[in-house]
This record gives sequence, structure tokens and C-alpha cells, in this order.
Amino acid sequence: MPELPEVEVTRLSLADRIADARIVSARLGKPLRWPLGVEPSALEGRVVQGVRRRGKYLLLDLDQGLLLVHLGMSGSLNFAPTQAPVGPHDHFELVTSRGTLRLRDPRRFGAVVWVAGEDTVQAVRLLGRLGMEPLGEAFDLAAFQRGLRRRSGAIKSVLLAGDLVVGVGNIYASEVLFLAGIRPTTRASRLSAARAERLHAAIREVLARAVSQGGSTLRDFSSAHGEAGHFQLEAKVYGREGLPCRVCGTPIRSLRQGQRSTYYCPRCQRP
DNA sequence: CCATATACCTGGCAGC
DNA sequence: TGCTGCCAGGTATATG
Repeated sequence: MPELPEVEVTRLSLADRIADARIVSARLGKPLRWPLGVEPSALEGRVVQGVRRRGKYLLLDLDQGLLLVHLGMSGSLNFAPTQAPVGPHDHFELVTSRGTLRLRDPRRFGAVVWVAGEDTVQAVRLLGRLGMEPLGEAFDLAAFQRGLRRRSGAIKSVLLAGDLVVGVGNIYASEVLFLAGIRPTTRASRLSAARAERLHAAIREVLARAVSQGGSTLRDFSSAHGEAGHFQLEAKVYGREGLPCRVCGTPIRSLRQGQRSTYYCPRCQRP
């Protein structure tokens, strides 16, 4: 579920409220993708200083070390002064002086990992190969164009890989390529400089718009406040196979790329 | 270096 | 109704 917009919406809804909170206790449920890396009791007394985001990871800065949180495919965070009873899919919990933070993740592809610092082996293993951040100054057009030229694979797959630019997942990859007018099967290396520039702009535009809409709620995503997102209502192609293109009316098509569904308009998106 | 397949796990849904 | 098979927002890792 969570692509960059959902992770950023989570961060925005959490950061101010959890800042300066002191951890009272930590609890684990079933195993997540990776082990926490410390005894939960070792987190007691730590203070949450802030929440950053890198790609689809949330970084909870503590006064000693930090927690790397990934929502995987089905994860969501909730932060509230008082919580409902623990459910069968609540697999991590931090009780703090300002409220209780819970990770609900039915599929358990998500993770919470404590690391002593961002330069540790474990942190570098997880964060070290991430591509450019698409929002803000770091998303350099020339570097993006150079990166695309080096890739022979389909542009959809290159976007998903996350080592050139982070944050574009399966929903937004289709949406971004629609906005840029690019066929998902086009080889990245064969995109003209002009089309690469349109793609660069489309990535920023779609992701920023999705953040402003509170992300996409397909099944059960919600912010740490519990609010659903609305971007799925304005999706142009994702999940719309057979329905008329919102721009030209041509039926939307779907195909499989690297075991993932891709949606596109055969008329608006030229190879 | 790059591209692709695989694995992880649960729940929802279409089809029979 | 109950079963089976497929599909789902991600990505580290192995393999070619």
C-alpha cells in the first residue's frame, strides 16, 4: 500500500505529536520482516526527537540511535493518546508519554529496526542504495537523465526499482507514466531528453498531489490520525482496465511487468 | 554493472 | 456455503 505519498502523509500526521515523547514501554507481536535488533525493554526511557523520511522508510530519531520503520505492503501506523485493544495484526507498539504508536501490518512485510546510527552496517544495508528523493532540490534532472540512459529495462520497472529515484510504487508508476505520456514498456535508455524531462516533472507533480490528497486508500491505509486518503479517486489509469480513459475515452489496458500489474492508455501514452 | 525471478505473509474476492 | 486459486500498495537477495 504505502508508497512515498502514504509514508509522507504518515510522517506529517505523526511528527509534531510524537516529538519529545518519552518511551515508556515497547512491545512486539509476530515477527516482521526483520528483527528489531534490540530488546524492546532497551528502548524504555528513550526520547523521540523527530520523524524523518527517506524513500519509503520512516526514521524515528531517538536520543540514542534511531528506529527505521517500513510499512511494507500492508502496514499503517497509528498514534493516539489512548488505543483500542491490541488486534491480531498489531505487531509493534511504543507506549510513550504523549500517546501510543502502533504498527498494524497484516502481511508483515513491514519492519521496525533499531540502529545505533545511519552509518551502521544495518542502516547502510537498508538505506544505502536508495535513489534520489523526488520532492525537493535533490531530484537533479541531469542525473535522472543520465541514470535513465544507463538502463535498458522497461521504464516502469526502472521507476519501481527505486535505485534511481525513490518513492514511486506500483500505483504511482502507472499514474506518472500516464501524465508524462510514456508507454510503460518503453526502454528507459531510449527516452529522449525531452521525454525524460517530462517524466521528471510528472513524478514530482503526481507524488506532491497525492501527498496533498492524503495518499491513496485502496484497502485500509490511513494516516497516523486514522484519516483515509483520497488520491485513488482521481487515478487516471491505475485499476481502471477496460474503463474509458479520462482524457480520450480509449479503454485503459493492463499488462504484467515483473509480476506487477501496469495500467496505461494506448492512445495517450506512446511507446 | 544490469535485469529478472524469488521469497516473505495474510486476506479478499471471483469462480466453481 | 465452502473450497481453490489468484491477486494485492515492497524490496532484499540470489541468479543469470
